[in-house]
Amino acid sequence: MLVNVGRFVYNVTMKFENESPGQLPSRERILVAAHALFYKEGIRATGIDKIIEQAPVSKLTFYRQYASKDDLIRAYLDFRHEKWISWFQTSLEQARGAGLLPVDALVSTLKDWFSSPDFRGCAFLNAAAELGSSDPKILETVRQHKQDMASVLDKVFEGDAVSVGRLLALVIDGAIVHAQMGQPIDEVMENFKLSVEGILLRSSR
Amino acid sequence: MLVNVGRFVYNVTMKFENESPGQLPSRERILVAAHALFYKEGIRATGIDKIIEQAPVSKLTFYRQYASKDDLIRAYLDFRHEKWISWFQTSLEQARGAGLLPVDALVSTLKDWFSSPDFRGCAFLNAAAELGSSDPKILETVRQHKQDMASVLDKVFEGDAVSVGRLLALVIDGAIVHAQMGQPIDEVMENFKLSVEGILLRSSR
DNA sequence: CGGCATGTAGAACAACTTGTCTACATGGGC
DNA sequence: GCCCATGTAGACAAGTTGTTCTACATGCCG
Repeated sequence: MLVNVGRFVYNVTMKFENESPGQLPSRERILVAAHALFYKEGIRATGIDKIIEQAPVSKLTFYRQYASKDDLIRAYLDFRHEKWISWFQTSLEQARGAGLLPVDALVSTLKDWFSSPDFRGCAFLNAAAELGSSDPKILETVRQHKQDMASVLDKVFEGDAVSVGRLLALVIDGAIVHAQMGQPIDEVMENFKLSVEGILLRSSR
Repeated sequence: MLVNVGRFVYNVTMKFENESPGQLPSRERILVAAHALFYKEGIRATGIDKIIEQAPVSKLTFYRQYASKDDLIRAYLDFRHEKWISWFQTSLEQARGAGLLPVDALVSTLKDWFSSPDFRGCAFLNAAAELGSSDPKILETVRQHKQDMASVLDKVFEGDAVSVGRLLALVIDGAIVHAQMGQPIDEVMENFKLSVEGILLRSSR
């Protein structure tokens, strides 16, 4: 399943693809390269030189498009947010459309993500761990991301208790970090499903 | 409440204290300084120079005690593990001894931690986010830490279903990252408690 | 044609990193 | 009295970082 966000195309496992990579304008080629490297290697671990090499783009072009690395980091997080939320919502809707219960749609969506070969956790939680101490504005960005995730969940689970989204977000983030640390995905998904069922049980009393 | 780990003393909020800081041998002064800086500012963001300045210790002394920064990072994680698990267990036992239910003992313990002024999430999850991509051995360390946390939980909740520890670990880690991103602690604790109650409800069927 | 936006390649820079090394001081054990 | 572990202060090498800059090429628009 391919999903469009702006002029980009990506698939259900959050892996990047676009029809004609070489033809993207330089600003967006930089963004795509930065996304791949920031997410895979970490933001601090990724130098400008690696980004311009992979874009590929010259150093001058880079600094004509982004005022600084910080500027690019902000663009990266904005981009990732738009992309991830859109994928998450689409994947949930599609699973629901196929007849799955909300719980199972969520389990299926997350399992797909966790199983993708380049999964390395939540880009926002990672950014908070890497940069949250030096730049508190990052934390606000992360909260906004999770707030939007909770809103998507509220729609999918709207038959249940009000605002179960925030509760689910808590367990989802737990599952994300457990998958990231290399816990067997089947175990994570089993624990996750049991937790969600418990939450729904408890919330509907 | 003060807790002893080796020759160190720390209080319930995980803040460092020891009776005579200036008299610790240099190796342990370095470790204490590294712990404070690595946890607060991040591992990559902390240079050797800052550590030796805060220890305080000369650069030669530092490299006579630790072969490299990587060596110190390993010592930091070992130290943190011992310290944190011991604090966690002691705090839970004490809350249980005061008559609290397992759930409430857990809520109380975590709330204390999250409320401490220098709380910045789980040192191990942060290390995984910062270094997990370049050094997969870190992930093994993180898993071991969470495994030991789950074992402590299994003892406290042993009246309940078998191995509820792994389930609780999932929700705890969700609560940790939510507190770290600056979500209001009362909200986090409320969501956390509801989730745990749901899990116990679901597990005991 | 001329001008200008847009691109490349890469030198240069200042600041910082980890790690090594020299030179010197102190204090306890034999 | 001498040795040696242990300490300090700090210069230094070698590399990386983010950022600026020069010099040059290309192609589109009026």
